[in-house]
Amino acid sequence: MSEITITLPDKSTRTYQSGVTPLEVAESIGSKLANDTVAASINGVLSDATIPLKTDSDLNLYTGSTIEGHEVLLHSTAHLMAQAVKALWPESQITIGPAIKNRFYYDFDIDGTISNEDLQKIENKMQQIAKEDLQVTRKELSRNEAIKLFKDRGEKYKVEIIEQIDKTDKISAYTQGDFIDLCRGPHVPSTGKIKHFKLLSTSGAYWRGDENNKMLQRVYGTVFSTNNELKEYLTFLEEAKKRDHRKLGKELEIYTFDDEVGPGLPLWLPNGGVIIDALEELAKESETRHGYHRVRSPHLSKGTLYEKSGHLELYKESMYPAMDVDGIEYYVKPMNCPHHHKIYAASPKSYRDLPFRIAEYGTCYRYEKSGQLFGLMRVRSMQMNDAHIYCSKSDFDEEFLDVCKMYLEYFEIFGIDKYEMRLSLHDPKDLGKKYINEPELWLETEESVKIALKKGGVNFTEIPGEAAFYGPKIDVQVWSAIGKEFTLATNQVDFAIPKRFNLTFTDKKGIEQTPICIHRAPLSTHERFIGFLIEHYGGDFPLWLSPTQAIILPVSEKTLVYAKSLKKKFIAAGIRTKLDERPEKIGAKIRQAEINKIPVMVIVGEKEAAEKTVSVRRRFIGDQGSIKVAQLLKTLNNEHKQRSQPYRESQ
RNA sequence: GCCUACGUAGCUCAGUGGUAGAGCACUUCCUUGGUAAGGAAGAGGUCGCCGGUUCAAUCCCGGCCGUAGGCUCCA
Repeated sequence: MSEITITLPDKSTRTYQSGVTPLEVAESIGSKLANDTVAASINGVLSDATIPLKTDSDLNLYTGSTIEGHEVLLHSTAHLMAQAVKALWPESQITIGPAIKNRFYYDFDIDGTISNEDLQKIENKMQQIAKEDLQVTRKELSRNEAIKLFKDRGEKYKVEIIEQIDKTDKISAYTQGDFIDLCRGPHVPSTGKIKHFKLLSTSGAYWRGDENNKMLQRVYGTVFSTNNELKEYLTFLEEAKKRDHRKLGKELEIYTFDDEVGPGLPLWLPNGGVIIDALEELAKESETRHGYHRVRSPHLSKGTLYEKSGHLELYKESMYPAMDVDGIEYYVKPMNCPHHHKIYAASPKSYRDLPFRIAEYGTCYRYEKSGQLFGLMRVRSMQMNDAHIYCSKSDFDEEFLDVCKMYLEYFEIFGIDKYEMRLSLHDPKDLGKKYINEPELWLETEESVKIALKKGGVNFTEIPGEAAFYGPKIDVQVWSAIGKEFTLATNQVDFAIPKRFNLTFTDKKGIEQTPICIHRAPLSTHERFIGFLIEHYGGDFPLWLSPTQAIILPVSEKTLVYAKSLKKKFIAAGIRTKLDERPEKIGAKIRQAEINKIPVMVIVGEKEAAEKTVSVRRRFIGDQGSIKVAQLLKTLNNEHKQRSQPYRESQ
């Protein structure tokens, strides 16, 4: 047998007999490595660790702790779970079971449902199969062999998948014990590699994600290469729940829902009202600086307005049904643009009036499907930080970039750094269906958006097929504490609707032109943005957003008079201040203030009352000692005005 | 909208086929305490709503409403 040279990632080389497997290479390096190896890459191609190496190769061994190895581990655990489910429910059908971020799932077509108690049963079965340490072997099949194999096994979903696989693609199956699954791989060498896993939840999921198809049973689970990593992940999930805006929003009395009002219709409590005011103040300041006019429009409109805009045709089922007023159909507005177009149209425009920028915290109503509702993040009534910019083509780049700049200004103020900017483009296949049928305008607009973004140095990823029906859009994606993805801010280019509304301006040469419209909502809606902020700050708002900025805590009732005079003084100075008058010990008052996440505690005992000072305790910082009242007020006023970031536990 | 689970005091949650309990919060009283819980008493619930089974339902069954985890959708 010939010898081959294996080059490892550190560029060191080793010589082996031809036919050696990556797993054997790992073994020759160390038994610990061999034990932890779940997959390999051979000349850059991710492969099973059991594939024999025939020629000189670059080899990278992946343990379950690497990104690639973890994904393989997740995927193999999905197979293990499917094997367990087949063992427990022989009549069930397997469908698909991929790895997703830190988790895997598998969808089953099964009589009845899988309950939470069943999860334990499945998990036990999985432990048993893992202990058997079954070899996992790959086999490549022809199309016909594959179809026959899965037909014989009665797996009709698998047959359906194979029939749709590209004819030129290789088909492979993985076997472990009596379980065979159609799979591209790679997989762990044997089931014994899978040790530290947990099944997390069950749910329904449509076959192929199509709501017209059968509802399958989905089981989610996770796996890690060490028990510690698994525990860390489970702890992380627990911690995330503590930051959930639904939990914090209730505890901090920011908003509530009431059955009699209706689902998805949030009621803002006084604390939420304070946050809304602060955000609107910020928006007003910044929009004024960027040359916006503020407008107001009603919550209702005749249906003909939405016929003209095209919304009624495309979104009727997610609008509240029409109400009959004097025999005419009216709708509550699902968005502000048509009203704003009418504001533009209220007077003739010349190029001198452009760019015409109008902004409104407009209240919109959308009949979101009941299963969609999610705390404040997905609601049926919302106040959007909306604005529409009408400009000429030649102004477009500058205007578009100015909007992007505004996003970034805001993100800096809020310390938002974990987000993804997505440029959503149209799919030419859907022209005339999902999208307005203007192929050339689409290409032209998308190109100018890309150029503007590149010019402005804005990083983005392109997503085909996700555009708005009237033009491309930039979305800012963020994630909730429990990992749900949301579009926080959006910025859309509209080259079509102004035409439908006959919006025009007279250019320098006296010719009538149609303006381009930019829709933008950098602060999203109050609902979604505040939901996001609650989680982003973990309930610890910066001073300028904090519903209660300072609380006066008298050490005993002996200093209550001084405390009351301070409260008046603080409020007069514009600080949102409360006073804890309960006949409690100072420790208890401090504890309550900490639980309420109040950033500034002003502690006054007899010493402070005599010296006309205050003792300051700041959240996450602690006791700051006594200072003059005027000095504290000055500090707080500055901090408020500058919209400083909050102190964090890490600081 | 679909699948599954859940719904008991303001909050977090026990509990039972014979009309309900804890802790925290709240009110009052005692305590006047110096940087994360002082003590006592009191008040507070048509057990989500409607119907059925039963001598009797908060508990069992059905429907509805709401919430949660997903799926699908998101101008």
